Amino acid sequence: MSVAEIIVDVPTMQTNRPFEYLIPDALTDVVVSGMRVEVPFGRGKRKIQGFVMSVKAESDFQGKLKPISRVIDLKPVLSEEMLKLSSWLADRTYSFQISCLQTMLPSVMRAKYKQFVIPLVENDPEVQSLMSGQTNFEITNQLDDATIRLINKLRKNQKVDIQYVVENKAVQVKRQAVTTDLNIIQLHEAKSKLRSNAKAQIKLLTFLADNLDKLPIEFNALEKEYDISRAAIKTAEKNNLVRVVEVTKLRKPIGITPEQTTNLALTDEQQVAVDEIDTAIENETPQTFLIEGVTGSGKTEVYLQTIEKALQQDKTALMLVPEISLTPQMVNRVVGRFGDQVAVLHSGLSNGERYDEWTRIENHDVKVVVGARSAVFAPLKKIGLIIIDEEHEASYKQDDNPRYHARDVAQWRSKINKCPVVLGSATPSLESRARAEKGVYKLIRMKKRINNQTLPHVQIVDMRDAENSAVKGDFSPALKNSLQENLDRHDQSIVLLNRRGYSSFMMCRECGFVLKCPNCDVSLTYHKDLGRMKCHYCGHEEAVPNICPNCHSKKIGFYGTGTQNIEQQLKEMYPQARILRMDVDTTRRKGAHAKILQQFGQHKADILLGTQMIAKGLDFPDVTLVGVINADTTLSLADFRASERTFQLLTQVSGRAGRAEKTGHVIIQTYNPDHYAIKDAAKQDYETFFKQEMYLRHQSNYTPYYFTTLVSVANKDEGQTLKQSYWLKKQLQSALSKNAILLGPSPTMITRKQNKYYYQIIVKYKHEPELHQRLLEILNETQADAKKGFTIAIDNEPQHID
DNA sequence: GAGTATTCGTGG
DNA sequence: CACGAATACTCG
Repeated sequence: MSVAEIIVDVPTMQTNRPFEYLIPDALTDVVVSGMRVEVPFGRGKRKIQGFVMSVKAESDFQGKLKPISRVIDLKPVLSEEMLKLSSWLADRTYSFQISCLQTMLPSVMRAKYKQFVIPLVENDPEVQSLMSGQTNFEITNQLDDATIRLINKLRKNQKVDIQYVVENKAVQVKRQAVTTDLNIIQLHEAKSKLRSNAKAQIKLLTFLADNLDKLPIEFNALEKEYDISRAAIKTAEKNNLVRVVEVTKLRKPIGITPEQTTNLALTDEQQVAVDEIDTAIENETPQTFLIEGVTGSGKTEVYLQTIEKALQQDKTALMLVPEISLTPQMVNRVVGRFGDQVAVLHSGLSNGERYDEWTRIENHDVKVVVGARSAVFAPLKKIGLIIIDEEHEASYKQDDNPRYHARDVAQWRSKINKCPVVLGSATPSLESRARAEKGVYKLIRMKKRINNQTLPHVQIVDMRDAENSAVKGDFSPALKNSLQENLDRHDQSIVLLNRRGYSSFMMCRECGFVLKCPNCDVSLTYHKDLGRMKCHYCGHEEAVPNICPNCHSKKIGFYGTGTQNIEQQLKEMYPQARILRMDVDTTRRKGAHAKILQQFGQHKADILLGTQMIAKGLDFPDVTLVGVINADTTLSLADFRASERTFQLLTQVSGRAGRAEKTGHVIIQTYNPDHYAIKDAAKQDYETFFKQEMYLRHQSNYTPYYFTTLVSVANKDEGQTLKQSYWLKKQLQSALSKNAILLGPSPTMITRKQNKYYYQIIVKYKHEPELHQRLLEILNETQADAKKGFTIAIDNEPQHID
């Protein structure tokens, strides 16, 4: 009997290794690597899901092996490439291999576990009272202590047993459909034998004869479109004229297929880019390209034409886009070019739809995948090209375990698939641009906008000026006037509020008391839709107080600038203007995001007001004014990427203005008008910004001059957290050379979240061969404490430090 | 993560 | 000492 090495679905340090299981004779040749199976685990009768990593003839394990209970899949759900990737990913992100395997698959493929009580004896009063007439009793985590005690007691006395069920949530929608085994001659023959009053039967057979190529056809379609009833089908089935079969229908989230488009003419710069990438596709070179192209330089067309090249060579292509710019506009451009060869993976899909798209990719029904971060795990075979658009976006890094960066995964897959990776951005991340400088990536610059569009006129407004600081509210006279002019001209405007954190909070004018969350160290935010105060971190909610809880004065009121507040100000200034607000509150519902953008695109509003999310990749030709209320709120953060993020945001948002014939106007309000991030963004001058920022990163020993690893510690007790952090620092210190820099432990920006205290240590280093091993050891050693509410999180190359 | 073996703590 | 509760240990 052969043996399978299996990673079990138990996310702990001690089980983070393969376990060997016997493959029963009945399953020989059925069990192969990449499959999900059900296995017994532990002393009891517990059953769990596992992934087969490999199959081998013999085991060198001394003890007794248990057999695999059953297979969950008939064919592997993960390829050898993916299995290998999971090992690499687990190692790189310091996470459990099982978590990596799970993140590579649609969430419905995650097993669901259930437990049932089954009675072993009859006529026992206690058993009967528990079961209350039912044949099985599900154990849920809402059961009260008394019931759990009773179950344990009955089990000890062998009066009941517990049954474990591993459920597979991934189900395809099955529909009833009709087909026939008769050929066209037989059908006509059968039809002629029918009595003339059997109208429904005649209709059905006629339809079948005319549409043999469309079979099997769904009941629904027959009923709705051809008015053939279920009863008619059943009668025909009884007479052996047709057969009823079940078809699996894949939910297709792409609603209407847009009109087919063809390649656009390329500018010289675009042509150079396409040629370089094409050569790499053809020669199967795993080279990374960085396209640094100003907004409006036509990067998307370069992507589309290189994808085409990959398809021509019978290869597939993967294109990653930030979630936020995965708009219908964007999707339609790709689907318009490649039709139903495209699968789209985004957060708007239901779990079922996502699974079906995954299935289509797995079945090789599609050749091009467009999606956000997790689409980098799409089960494409023979990848010829991987594109990462807006490569600087922080959302490519997952912010909980496994903390992977899609760019790293893409580059790993590019080596296996022998294909190029294309990173594109108007404002590349410092590390990518620096790698291009060093020749690790191939730099392709696109400096000209297509159609020679002019860059928008950018005006920096110094809010410290007497004129501006005197105003009530958040709008400078310059911005106010420009908005008014735009309204008069019936042009559209965008107003951007930097960072959502600046929402309304409550403060007492008498004693300075700020209403805070009882569980987290943050002030509560007013939510207009709820009419209540709410915490962004734990969801705690409470009523709006009329008097100060501290000094009982009535002078407690709202402070700060939230989108709702700005919207109010806009409404007061321009009562006739139609305003659309886009923030976390108005986009919470699925599809709301796209709907707001669509409305704005159709001129159903004059002003679009929002946070970051409106800055990305949108193309509204009639927007001629962009106003940024507070350009520098991201600058004041302690994060080493603060300048980079501010520069990127301002450059991107300025690119929104005047993309068509009309010249755009951008007004940036700031208290730091001389800051290089703001000045360079106003000039859309990436290169100058890059040089300045590199200089500063060099001075302060940050990325890309140093690698960074962030280790954070959390515990319910602040004293304990500090103690653990210092222990941790000592542990790290002993593994590091003199050249490494250790910062902290210091409290995170929000020290307390959900009643846990957070401290962090930053490691900056160039070459520390022992660090990785030591971090793994630390994770191992602290595993025992994890159950006591003491947790360590390791973030390799963090996107932000807060 | 969960079942089981082991130690701990308390009331008799 | 007996018992249930908290803790440690282990899983193939």
